[in-house]
Amino acid sequence: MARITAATREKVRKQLLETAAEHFAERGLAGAQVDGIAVAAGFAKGTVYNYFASKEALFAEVITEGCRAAVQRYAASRHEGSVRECLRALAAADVAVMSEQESFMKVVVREAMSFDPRTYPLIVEHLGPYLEQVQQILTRGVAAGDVRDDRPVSQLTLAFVGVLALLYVQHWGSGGAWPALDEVPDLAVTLFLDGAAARGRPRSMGKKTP
Amino acid sequence: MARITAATREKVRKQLLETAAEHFAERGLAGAQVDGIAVAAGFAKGTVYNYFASKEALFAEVITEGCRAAVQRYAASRHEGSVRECLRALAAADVAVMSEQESFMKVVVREAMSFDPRTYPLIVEHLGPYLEQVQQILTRGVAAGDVRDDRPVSQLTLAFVGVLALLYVQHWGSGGAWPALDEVPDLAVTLFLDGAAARGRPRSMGKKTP
Amino acid sequence: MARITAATREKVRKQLLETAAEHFAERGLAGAQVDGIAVAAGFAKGTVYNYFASKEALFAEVITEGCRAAVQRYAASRHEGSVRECLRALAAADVAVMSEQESFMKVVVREAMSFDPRTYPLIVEHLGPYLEQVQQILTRGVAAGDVRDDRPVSQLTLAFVGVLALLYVQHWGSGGAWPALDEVPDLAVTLFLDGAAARGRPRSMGKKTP
Amino acid sequence: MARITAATREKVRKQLLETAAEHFAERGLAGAQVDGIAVAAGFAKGTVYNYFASKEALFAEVITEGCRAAVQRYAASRHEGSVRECLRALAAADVAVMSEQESFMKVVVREAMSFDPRTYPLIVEHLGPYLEQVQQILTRGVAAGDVRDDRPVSQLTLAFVGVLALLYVQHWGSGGAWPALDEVPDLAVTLFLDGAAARGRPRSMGKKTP
DNA sequence: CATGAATGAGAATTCATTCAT
DNA sequence: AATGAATGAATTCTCATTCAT
Repeated sequence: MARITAATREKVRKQLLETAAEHFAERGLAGAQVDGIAVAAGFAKGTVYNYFASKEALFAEVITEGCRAAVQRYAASRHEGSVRECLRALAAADVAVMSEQESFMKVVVREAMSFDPRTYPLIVEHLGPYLEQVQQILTRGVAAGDVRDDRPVSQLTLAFVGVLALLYVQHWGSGGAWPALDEVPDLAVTLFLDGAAARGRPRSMGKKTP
Repeated sequence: MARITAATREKVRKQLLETAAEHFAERGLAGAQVDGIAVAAGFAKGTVYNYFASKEALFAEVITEGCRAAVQRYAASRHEGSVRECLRALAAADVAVMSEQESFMKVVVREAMSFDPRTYPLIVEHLGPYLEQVQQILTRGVAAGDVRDDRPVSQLTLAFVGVLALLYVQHWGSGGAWPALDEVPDLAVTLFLDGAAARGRPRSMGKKTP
Repeated sequence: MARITAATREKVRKQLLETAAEHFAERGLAGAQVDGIAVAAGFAKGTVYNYFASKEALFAEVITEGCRAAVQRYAASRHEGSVRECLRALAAADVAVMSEQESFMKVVVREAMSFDPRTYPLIVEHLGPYLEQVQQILTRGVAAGDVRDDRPVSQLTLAFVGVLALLYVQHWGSGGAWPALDEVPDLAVTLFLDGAAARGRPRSMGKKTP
Repeated sequence: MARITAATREKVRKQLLETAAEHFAERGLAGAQVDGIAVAAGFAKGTVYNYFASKEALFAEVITEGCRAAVQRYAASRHEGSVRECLRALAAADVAVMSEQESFMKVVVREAMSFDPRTYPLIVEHLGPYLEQVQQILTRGVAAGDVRDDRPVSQLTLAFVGVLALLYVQHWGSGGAWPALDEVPDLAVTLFLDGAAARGRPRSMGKKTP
């Protein structure tokens, strides 16, 4: 079975990565099994090792690959309009990536919480470009007076990304019940920008006045 | 012979649980090793099995134990005053628990993201009382007109808990740089209730008007 | 099965080493199997790893252990009398070691011919003390006029050790037929000192004269 | 299609054998890898199987091939003159073979020490003609009174061949330092015929008498 | 013929669990 | 109760061999 085209080889690689992502998302690095991934992908164990040096190398490539597509999407999302519009567009791009590569995102989100020194740097590295875009948007928002200026933009950036991740987690945790993926962009923006306090009221620190 | 007192037994048990929490927090259920936990706790492998039926049972007890203290704290936090005050008090109680049992919380947060059918139910079960308290506070807030009523309270509840977890994750991920633990209660409440939009302005959907 | 005495532990270790030596002697490092060694020694696979870090570590210890006993024997052999007597005594000591730990010696001899950079240095290191003794004897022999002085002593040393190894190899290769182990000391000394030329005759380069 | 000439086929075959010899010499049968051999020879793994039925068959052919050239050389070496001259000529022929096919010889010598029932017979078979020639020479020597007659000729034969092998091993083991290949024929003959005792002296068993 | 992807039997190694001491 | 040696099922990884291209 030699002499396959580069395209075929790439297809097998994708297939393995895809399946690996599902397994890592479900069970983590330590919990997933190479054999299980291989069989689920329709190959024999050995084939995995023809494409990836080790289980850990495969894991690293899942992270890398999962981030690559995401970053591309983000770069393509529109940068114009109000802060609200821009954030919504970015969130929408993010959700679009999610729909296509849910497993990859799950792995990323899951590992982002493990702080494992072997995987955390990978994630930070690949998340960088995304964070930068958010930060640019928010910086413009502060300048325009649309975003509160009593917090460093870097912190607001982390908050927005975090809110997004949070909604995904709740989506997964509820078995998709709430929030649905298409609600996520609006929810993220509202939650982030407006908060939960009642609209049109002063955000009072104390009792309601009569 | 060699009958140890109940107090001694309890001390050993605590020690094992504490160490186990650290290891599970660091590496997850599958990644942690019984031997590693035992040795780090200052005992031999076999001793773990004198106190816990299996690695998974130990894990379950870590979760249970980690939640028990938390729930007690929550119950003790004050229920009076404005929504803002109540949420802040609850968050403060939560942070106090965190300071005392960081590892247990890490395990809970980490596993909450894994949705493993063996551990997820445990977490949901133990988180229940906490969620209920948040929900009561928010329900009162809606009634009082302090909390927006265009979203189900259950969703807002999840959002608040999520924001709190989010801040912890960022605390851990930044190596404690930001946010510091004592900032967390205020941050959580502000982020949740007020959002990031500039204060005193209409939360307009469109362009700024001249 | 804990709390065994140090003596028991040492006994198990010896048993494993002994069996490992047999397997390595028979099949080499690459050809031997940990499982085979363990079972032949009467233990389960895992037990080997309780005593040795890896197959290669086990191999290295076989070499080390095999040389240790040999060196002790050599040190105890007598140093007095003629060169011939001394060499014979040393060879006899060597043969005695052989009888007791044939497998260890086989491994050493076998690996000495493989020049593997991972094992060769081990052998050279452990053979060192032996070579030194031979060299001392031969140096005295040269001084006494009993050993030819037209060759560096270091070369003669290697030659003697080599002749001994050679006889072992032929012993093994012939299935013990020739030479028998108890012939080896005399054979080695005669072959080394006297050579195969007829005694009492000139070592003529040409035809016999009438 | 793609029918290659017999000459090309033979060239590829030689190339594979040569490379295989190097690998087997370095790592033994079990330690060498088909893929490593193929790639080192400039071919793909599969090609090896177009020329040899299996790794073991390849090994057998290396032995066979290594011996074939040697035997041819021996047959061509001169049979006349004194025992000393004849042995020297034979040793010189052997060294000539060594220079040309060092790896093949290494494999033969290395495997000769392993007594593996799968390879040992091969070696004995191919060494046979060589041993026979040595034996003829020594038999003539005994008859002529040049070789000691107190040992069976068969044993002396093994001793001579062994001494030669021994010198090779020391040549390889010293990284070529000593002995150099061109010293080997003389060394082998001297060591074998004359031994290490001082010349012109009685090979006394005891102390020198005044 | 040459290739090298796919295969899967097999070997090394890990580790949760048991249990004699 | 504490221990840690023994165990062997489970897992990772290797590599000889096959065979479609």
